[in-house]
Amino acid sequence: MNNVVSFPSAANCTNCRWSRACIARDLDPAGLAELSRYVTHCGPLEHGERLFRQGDKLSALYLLRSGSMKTYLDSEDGCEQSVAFLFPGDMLGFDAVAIGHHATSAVALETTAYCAIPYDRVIGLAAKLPGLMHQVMRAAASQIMATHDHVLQLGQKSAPARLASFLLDLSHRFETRGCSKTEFNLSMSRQEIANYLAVAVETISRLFTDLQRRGVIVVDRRLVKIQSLPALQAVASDSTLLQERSA
Amino acid sequence: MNNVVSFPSAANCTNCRWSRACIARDLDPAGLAELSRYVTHCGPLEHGERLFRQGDKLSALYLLRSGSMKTYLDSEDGCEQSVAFLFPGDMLGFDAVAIGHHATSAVALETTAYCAIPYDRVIGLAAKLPGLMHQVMRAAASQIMATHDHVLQLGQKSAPARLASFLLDLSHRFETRGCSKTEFNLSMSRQEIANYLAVAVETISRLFTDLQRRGVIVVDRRLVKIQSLPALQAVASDSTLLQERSA
DNA sequence: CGCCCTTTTGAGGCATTTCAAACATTGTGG
DNA sequence: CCACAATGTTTGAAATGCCTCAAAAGGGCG
Repeated sequence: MNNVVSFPSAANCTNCRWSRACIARDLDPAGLAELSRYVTHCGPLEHGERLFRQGDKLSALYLLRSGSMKTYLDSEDGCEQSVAFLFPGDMLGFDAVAIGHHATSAVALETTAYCAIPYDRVIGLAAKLPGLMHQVMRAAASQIMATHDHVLQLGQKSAPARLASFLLDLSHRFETRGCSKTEFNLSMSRQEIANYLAVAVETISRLFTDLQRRGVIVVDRRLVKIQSLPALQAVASDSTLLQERSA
Repeated sequence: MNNVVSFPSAANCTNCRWSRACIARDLDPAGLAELSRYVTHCGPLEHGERLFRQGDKLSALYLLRSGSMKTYLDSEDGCEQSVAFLFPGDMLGFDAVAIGHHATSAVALETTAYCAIPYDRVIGLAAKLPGLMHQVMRAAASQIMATHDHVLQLGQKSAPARLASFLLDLSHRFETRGCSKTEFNLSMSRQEIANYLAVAVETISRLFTDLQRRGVIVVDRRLVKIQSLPALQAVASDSTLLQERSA
């Protein structure tokens, strides 16, 4: 019922209980000690505080230790599009590597702690520690996969299927982190879910009501209980709308 | 008028006229020679031939030398979603780094040549050649940015704005490659454009007609001439539909 | 020339949006 | 501790952009 994952501040990576869940996972004790010299464990960000903004110069890569964040894009014409929700263990800021400036903004959804590794150190260390380089690349590749999946949701799925997929994604990510996969708190508002899924807030609200009415989930404000994972999966893959748009 | 970019097969990277446009761009002659020992210049793929398929084991990273490809996702329920169109200089296959298997399929849109670098060699070389590592990471980060932009298109823009943005993106990419930014051939069908933009083929057809009728572009089968870049940009950023879905 | 596939055009339908308003929740200052 | 404001959520009704269905028109190719 409590999906708050905590990554308490550690004196260094060697002692961090989460060093096996982040990009340090392949490192031997020596490597961990080496990495540890450059990692800063950063104090809590409060709800609404930003870790970086679109356009900021790249200075470090970040790893969430506790809490949650979202990243979003500001388009020229002033509208926003959320591109990801991040949970403990997730890496942030990599997209800035392309041009040296952040292409997204990152904001805390709740009280959030994180680690920072100066980017030039990452580069230097990666050359010495192939395991680190590989994990950074894996994290980057995972992000590509996740964003591809987001495109698939927006491109091929109906609004109900999008919300169901979203809940299943959260479920899976909480399970991976040792939390319940059937009962968790949403750290984002309906508005934020709506934006991420590219539907109107009202639609999200109606869909939550529908899912509850159909006995698939129980929702109380931000607490979600999945009553039937298979039923939710059925909604998520409902191809009602998406017939032949294949190329 | 001719947007066919050719990257002729070179005996090695040292002689390749495109080595400054790919991930080798930072390498000195010694590094280039080193890289060259592991790069395979691969012969043409014909229209419809696949470079790799979703699920294939990761064996190499690829760089396009000529022609064009698209990558797409197959969802469980049998529908496809194109996630990218690739042109000479673009890297393919990186998403497979996450799990060791390709998460997308890549198919040639026309006769296409490419280079292959065995992935384990990339890892080994990157440790020795920081410039190479950095460029691989930059390419990965660029892919993340491009996919984020795709999400923004699908999430916030109307069908006309999506098509206009798509044409502007192509325009920009051709310009970067030394081709005309106002006149080029589409290497993909209407169906493939429709799938990428997540609209119906009929809509794409209607939109092409409309844009032509309004004097913004001239279309003849797959040949596109942009008559007014500013007008196209105006269509691309038309926020008619996308008012308040911000979070 | 005739078949096949892609593209185009038209008409009607529907999922989702937009607009409008009630309702609940959280935070704040007196 | 309670009103009040501000924000977030829910519900209803009408509007609409895009899709679906149907069919004609336009190349490409043997």
